[in-house]
Amino acid sequence: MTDMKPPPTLDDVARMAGVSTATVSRCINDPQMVSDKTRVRVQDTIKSLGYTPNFAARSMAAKRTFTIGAIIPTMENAIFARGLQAFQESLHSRGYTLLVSSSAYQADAEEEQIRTLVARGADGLLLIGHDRDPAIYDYLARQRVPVLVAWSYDKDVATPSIGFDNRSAMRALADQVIALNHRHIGMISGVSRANDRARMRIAGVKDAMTAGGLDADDLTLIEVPYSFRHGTEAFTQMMQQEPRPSVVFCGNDVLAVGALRGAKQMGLRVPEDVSITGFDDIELAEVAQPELTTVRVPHRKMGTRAAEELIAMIEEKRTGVSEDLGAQIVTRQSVGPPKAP
Amino acid sequence: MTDMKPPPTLDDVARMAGVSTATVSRCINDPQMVSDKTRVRVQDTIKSLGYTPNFAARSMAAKRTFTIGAIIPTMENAIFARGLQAFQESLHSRGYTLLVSSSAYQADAEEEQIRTLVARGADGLLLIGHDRDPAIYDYLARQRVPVLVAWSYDKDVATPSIGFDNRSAMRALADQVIALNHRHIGMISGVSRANDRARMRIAGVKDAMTAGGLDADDLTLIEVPYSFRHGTEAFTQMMQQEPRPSVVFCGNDVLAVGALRGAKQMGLRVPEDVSITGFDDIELAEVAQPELTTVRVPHRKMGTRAAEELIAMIEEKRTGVSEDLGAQIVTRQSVGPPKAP
DNA sequence: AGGCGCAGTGTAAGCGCTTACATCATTTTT
DNA sequence: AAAAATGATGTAAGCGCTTACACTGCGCCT
Repeated sequence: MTDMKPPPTLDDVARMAGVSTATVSRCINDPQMVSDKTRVRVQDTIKSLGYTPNFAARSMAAKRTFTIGAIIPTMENAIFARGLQAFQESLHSRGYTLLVSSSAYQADAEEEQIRTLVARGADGLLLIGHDRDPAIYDYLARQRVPVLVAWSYDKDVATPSIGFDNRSAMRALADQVIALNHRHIGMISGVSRANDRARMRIAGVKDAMTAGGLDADDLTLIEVPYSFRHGTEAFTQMMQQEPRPSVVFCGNDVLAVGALRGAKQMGLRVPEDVSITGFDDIELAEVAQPELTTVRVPHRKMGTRAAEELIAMIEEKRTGVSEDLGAQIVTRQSVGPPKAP
Repeated sequence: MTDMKPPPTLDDVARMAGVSTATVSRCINDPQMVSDKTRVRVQDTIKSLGYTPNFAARSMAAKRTFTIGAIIPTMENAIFARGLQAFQESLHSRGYTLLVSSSAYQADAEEEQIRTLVARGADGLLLIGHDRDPAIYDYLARQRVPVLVAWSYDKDVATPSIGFDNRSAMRALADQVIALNHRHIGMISGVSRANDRARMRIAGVKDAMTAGGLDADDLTLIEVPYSFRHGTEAFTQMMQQEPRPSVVFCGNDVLAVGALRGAKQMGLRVPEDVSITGFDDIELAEVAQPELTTVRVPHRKMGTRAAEELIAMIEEKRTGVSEDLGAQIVTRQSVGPPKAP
């Protein structure tokens, strides 16, 4: 019962197949360099031995890990799931492995995870949004680890980003809603500190207010963590303020569904009594009652393009180029004109 | 601009601090073995050089990675998020890093990820549910990688598991619902192939039917992937069958919320016209309208206990012991007695 | 005073791979 | 037919770390 035989190594395979370790290594990494006969023989012994290359040894010798790290703010909801799935599929098809961790929207946790990922030899990193301590970007540059930012787009920043313009996306939605004649505007935003996406979305609403002849300073704004519960609480609180907003823009769909629940609890009809919007267009937006008017983010495309660009940065050792993938408004049932006073 | 200086190594630190590499290594891994004076000096040089140990080299030499892998079926919804979060927090506090990947409920993808994780030197693995090719368990045993199963509990299986009894949990819920006098029972289950949790939940409903004097073969059963859309579709389809079920048990909360939407679309009131139940008690269950009666799974406790047990298996080189954490019924608004015919 | 134990440190042998370079057997070229 | 190019394989030097073992000098014992 106690066969303490350690896992087979490259050497074992080489010996058993009667070739050198170099040949075995080539069979694995560069098969067309080896003659058919040898290759088949080696592959057979690999299989019969149940050999799996040792990753640490390999990455140490090759100074490459074919691993890419991604740090997302949360796994608690589906916001990043679809994009990440596409990201990982693309990576996989190009021979890379994805390492994911989540920072729970905490800057220090993210920083620690960045260091861990780098120490583990990640060939590149995907980060969400631009906002973070400049020292981190320095560190990454010093370690020569390519970084790409997603879910944001800002052509004026050194770090390349692939995503969309959160500000103008939110602005487009708000333009459309305000055109319905809403005068009292509320917004439930995610915490904007260290979160450029949240900040830009707020700015987008303000832009639209200004453009619509309203005073942006009149925006009733509450910032809360992204969760159903906080959405409900913030909404309830907001509805007790004067003037009571006739539309509440939410920082994302989760907050919006929370707000929807708050409305139901208060006996407010949506959109007759109050309009509510989301952001992201995750599946939830369609399941909610009423269905959410929201901003559709190019989840999968973002993931796919990010993977391509990051790999290019790694393999061609070049600077990444930013790309704006755009976002579009999805009009559903949660928005209507304000109630006549 | 082109300082091609590679990152500093242990050797660099040793040389600069005027000690041997062994001493530097000790300062990092076993500080109390080194005299205060030396330790301080070394730590200063480490800091001034910005040295980070090379993970591959370290794990190669130490034959330990302090890494634990987890493969979950999906990240698309929050089902595994809370438990995994707790798992990772526990690991982190004990100095381990978590590597997560998701298999999209696909056995072959899972198998590939298991091999990847093992090749990466994971010290241990967390897997969801028991069902998988026995060859995988063999492989894992041969590679001497401890494995722990979560989200299931089965004391009769060799692989240790920490979770709850899906069958009796679902049975308890069904007992309670059927006692309300429901005679026509429907169930929307997740795909049960290679998924013991899904199978056990079906069995639980059947157990309750039998106990309640019904014929378990009369269960109207549809199996679909876990998604809102599939829940809605399956529900719609099921409501067109004869006899039309007066209660629909769903394999999880996501399916149940999908079913809820289906009911709304068909103009059916819940629970007056039809009762619907979920499973998992993720936050969504509380946000849904009406709120879902469901089974509360001990998410965080499972994660925490799994981490403790897996680490014990690794560090004490012992077989893990299974543990049933139990689950409880949460009664909310989506269940009522059947409509009088 | 001589011997012992021990704390603190150094020496050096790997860990399992990749890859530059060397070697050898075939082809192809002139 | 000899020379050169080509293809397949082997040799061996690391990659950056950990750790068994060896060594040193000190305080303590008898």
